[in-house]
Amino acid sequence: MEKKYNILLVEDDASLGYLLSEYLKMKNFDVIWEKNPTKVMGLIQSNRFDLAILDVMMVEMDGFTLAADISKKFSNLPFIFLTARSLKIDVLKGFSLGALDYLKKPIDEEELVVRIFTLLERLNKGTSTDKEKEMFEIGSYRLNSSTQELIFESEMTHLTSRESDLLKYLASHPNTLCHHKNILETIWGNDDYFNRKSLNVFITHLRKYLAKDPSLKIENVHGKGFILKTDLGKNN
Amino acid sequence: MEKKYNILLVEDDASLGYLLSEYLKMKNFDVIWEKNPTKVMGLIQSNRFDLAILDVMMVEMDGFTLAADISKKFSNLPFIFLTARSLKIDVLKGFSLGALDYLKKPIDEEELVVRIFTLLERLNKGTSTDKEKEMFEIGSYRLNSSTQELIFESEMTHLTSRESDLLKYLASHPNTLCHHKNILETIWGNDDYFNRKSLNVFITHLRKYLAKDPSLKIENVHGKGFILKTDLGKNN
DNA sequence: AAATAAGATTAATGAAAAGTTAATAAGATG
DNA sequence: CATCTTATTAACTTTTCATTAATCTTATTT
Repeated sequence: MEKKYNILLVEDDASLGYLLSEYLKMKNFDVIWEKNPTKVMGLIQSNRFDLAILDVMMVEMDGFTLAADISKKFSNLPFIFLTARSLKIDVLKGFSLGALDYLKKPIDEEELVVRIFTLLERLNKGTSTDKEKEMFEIGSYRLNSSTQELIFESEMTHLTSRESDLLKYLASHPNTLCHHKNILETIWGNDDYFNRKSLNVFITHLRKYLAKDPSLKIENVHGKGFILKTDLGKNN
Repeated sequence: MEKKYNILLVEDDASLGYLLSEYLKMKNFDVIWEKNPTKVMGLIQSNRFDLAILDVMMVEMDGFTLAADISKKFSNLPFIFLTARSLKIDVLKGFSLGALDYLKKPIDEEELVVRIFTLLERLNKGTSTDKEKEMFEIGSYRLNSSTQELIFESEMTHLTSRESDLLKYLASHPNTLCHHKNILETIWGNDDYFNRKSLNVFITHLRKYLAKDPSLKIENVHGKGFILKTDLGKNN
């Protein structure tokens, strides 16, 4: 159940507009295709969009002026340009207006979708609850955090929930200091004296599990937290 | 005073590499151009970059595998691809690896600069205000104030919290007199006789750590405080 | 130059933090 | 109910690190 993004496509060319909007719908976007650029502001007023795709060359209205209007009134609506003109000056103008991308025709629909999708995912990273990764590569180990299995070569070890959660936490921030405060608050729910003791016990567990790969190390930063180091010995 | 971005350009083609790196430098980016992709991981380890630009087709190593390595070990380093191949499958692969953009040759340098710049500005929008700087360049040393590591030519030393805090303080005011009053109040919390003694001890520690770079010196101004001099020989 | 204060350096101390192993308690499973 | 699993707590050792002390060196003042 992935999130459905709402896209506003402003394109006065009938065939390209049809092609793109159908393709985007096929790819699970909610698309509103508007042929008339003068009606766009009203549309934005009454709908919620995640992204606007604007053609630069339209008969009724210039895509650039439309973009300027949009960013003036709805500054939080991201937009990208689509254009047949690949004049350099236009590209620069497009970006200076605040466009997140500037695509030249002929458009490859598949590429368009990928660009749009990664763009939106990136924009939403902070806000939405980012979907949880479940497989982690940790040196020569692999952790499946949903089955709580830690795999090394052909050996498989079953981790307890705490072990798995902790390793997952560390593995999603490799080579970065993880403050015990944060670890405890996310995994244990709160940070007190006893949970810290508990954390230490599990760090010991994990160190034992990870001992087979000498390039891995869980380091402690006194009074701060722990770091899962994954690249020891390669460059020092 | 605008922020200067550090860019890593990985390009094994001599003429294109030269052209791009010079152009980017002209546009006020700090550029390190690396011809050999196998050396890139080491470079990243010992330098701080805001963005990596990777050529896809290189003789020694595929840009895609390089990107995979980078995002595995340095997941917070954003990267974009540069390529002569405009195969659709490559574009998709590029984005699926986490690239922020995918540019096809022939590259228009001006467009490249605009894309890079808007990208970096967007990335830094969230972080710049509230997040503290954590990497510091101190002569030929680099301090990671978060992991409390001091790096000198692939040698790594662990600093204690006080050492790291103090060095960070001095490094954020290089070649400037830091009054002990201010140092003590920010790091120790208050300025008394004993904390001053303590400060002296830590200054000694730092001097020992920094001894390997003769261009660095922590000088004392009698009765006032300390100065971290980073450009000895320039004025004396 | 003598006296005094400030700084530098090295070492000693002690408290807090981390590491480890084992015991206990609480839940689940059969 | 007996057993197994798992997280927590306990008991204990080791390590880490800021502080303090002790001693020596360098400035500043008179």
